[in-house]
Amino acid sequence: MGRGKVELKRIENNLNRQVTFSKRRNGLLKKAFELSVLCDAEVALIVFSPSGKAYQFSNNDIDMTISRYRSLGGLPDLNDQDTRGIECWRIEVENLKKLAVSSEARIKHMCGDDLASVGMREIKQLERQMRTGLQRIRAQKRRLVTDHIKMLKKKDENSYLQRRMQEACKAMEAKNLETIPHAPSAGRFNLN
Amino acid sequence: MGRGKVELKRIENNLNRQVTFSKRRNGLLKKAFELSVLCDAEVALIVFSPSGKAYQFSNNDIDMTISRYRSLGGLPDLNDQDTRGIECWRIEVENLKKLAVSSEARIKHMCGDDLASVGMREIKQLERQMRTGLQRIRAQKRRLVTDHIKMLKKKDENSYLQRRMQEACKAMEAKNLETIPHAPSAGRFNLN
DNA sequence: ATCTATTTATAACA
DNA sequence: TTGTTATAAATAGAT
Repeated sequence: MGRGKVELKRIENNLNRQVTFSKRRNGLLKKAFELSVLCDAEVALIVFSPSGKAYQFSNNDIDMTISRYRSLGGLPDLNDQDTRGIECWRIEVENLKKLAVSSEARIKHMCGDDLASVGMREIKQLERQMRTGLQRIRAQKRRLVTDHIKMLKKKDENSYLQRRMQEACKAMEAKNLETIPHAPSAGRFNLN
Repeated sequence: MGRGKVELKRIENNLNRQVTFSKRRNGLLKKAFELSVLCDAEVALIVFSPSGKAYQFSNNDIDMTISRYRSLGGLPDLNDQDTRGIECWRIEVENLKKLAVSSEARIKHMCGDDLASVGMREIKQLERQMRTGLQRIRAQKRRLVTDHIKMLKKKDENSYLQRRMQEACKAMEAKNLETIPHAPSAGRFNLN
């Protein structure tokens, strides 16, 4: 691609080779990235220029991808234990991811989204689940409301009692005003 | 490049994604090869398909290229690098587990379970979600039922047509029985 | 897998 | 290195 066709052999002109390296390296990295995104693939790419400079792309952790490749190829440069441990974790991550995907799908379905792929049997089951779920949720809501009202009543009662008590206090104070003042006045009398 | 521009995100259609993976993987491997030849570069490329199949290109020994990369990365010691990789995974596992727990809780709540810890505001929100979800699910169910009925009608129509045709055939045969037998008798006459 | 209309990548040039 | 442009290559969608 370009002004002229180029044959597949080492470019002898030094400058041209460098320019071509730079451009094609970018192109290759871009395409590796695109593949990883478009197709959900795991890609690891390492390039060394002839002058020894390194370039790299990987969508996941490159070491992880390399060990995954090694574990398949049977070329573990890590000790066996590590490799097995890593492989084991990779599997756990994969399982968790799958679980996450299916949970998300379930939630979406329950919210009424993405139902196109759901068959009759499943949708009936889904409807039943939703019905009972909704019933229970409403029951719980009623319970909460009832509790709330009870609490309010209790509060009300309390404030009623408090009022009664305040009234009682006032009454007592009033009584005190009737009976006690004589003594202090005597006191005042004493002071003057 | 192609009949239509494609946006950089995971291709959702499963078949398309597989086809595109196959094509672009080939393209990527080819370009990696061309770069290595044209520019005398050292290239190592590993690709895992989403289904877990591995593809690889390297002009030199891939393990050599990888160790060269590792040594440049300043982590020639496996120990340190492994530790980081493992730490990274541990974090990913933790996050995924958290996600799984919250998704599970959400689903349980929607099924009406474990509602004790849910407050009034949340339960109202939950009820609203469930109501709309159920509405949508019922709408989709009606759609499915309607489609099914349409299909049955079409089938019925077909079998009606078939019956009509069978009747027509029988009618013709009956007519043949009325008209043809005279000819064979004439033939028999000739043969005798 | 094969075919093309298009989109992309890039060789040559500036 | 960076940008432009004519052209080669890659590939998306259809078959």
